[in-house]
Amino acid sequence: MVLVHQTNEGATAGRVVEVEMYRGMLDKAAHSYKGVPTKRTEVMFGSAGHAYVYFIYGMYYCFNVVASDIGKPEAILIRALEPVCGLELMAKRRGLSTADFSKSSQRRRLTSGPGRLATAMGITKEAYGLPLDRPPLYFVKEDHMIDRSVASGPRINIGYAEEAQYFPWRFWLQGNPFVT
DNA sequence: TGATCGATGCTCT
DNA sequence: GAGCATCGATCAA
Repeated sequence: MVLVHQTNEGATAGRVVEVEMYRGMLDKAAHSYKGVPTKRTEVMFGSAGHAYVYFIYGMYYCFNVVASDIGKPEAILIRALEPVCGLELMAKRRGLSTADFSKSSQRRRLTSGPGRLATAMGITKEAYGLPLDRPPLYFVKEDHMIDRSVASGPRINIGYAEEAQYFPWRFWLQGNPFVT
């Protein structure tokens, strides 16, 4: 899927290439593990297809998609995008120069990483709870179905989660250069 | 290329 | 008051 965000600064879009799943009460790494909604996590207890956005490390937002039934607080963290549209606006938001975007090593710095992609796409707490099937923030299918190989492995930076830290619940498009 | 560390403020206990 | 689903600067090699 391609994530699109329309703002008064302009539009940006990126193809999802890496995600992690957080499985609520089954998963010690999930913010919703305890099964009790808080002001931060309440949207995860609602219906699928809405945005769960949280602020982390005092500086960054992370963008998730609520992914299960009402009362089942599961979500998908989007960890990396491949930039599709609005690269100049992404660079501006990220404080990067567009001078050297012929190199993929420079383009990677736009949207490879959950904090980076939220900044590049202009996603903040204002997007909390938005439905993701309509503007301004929404997913669309790719124009062409492309045969892709999906790899999986442990999630990143959840060492506190005991046995759950080893669950292979991170997924990425094998070989895609925008994966973290 | 990889390891280490500081920034920075919200969230929950 | 402690910890955090991160990132970028810096240093060593």
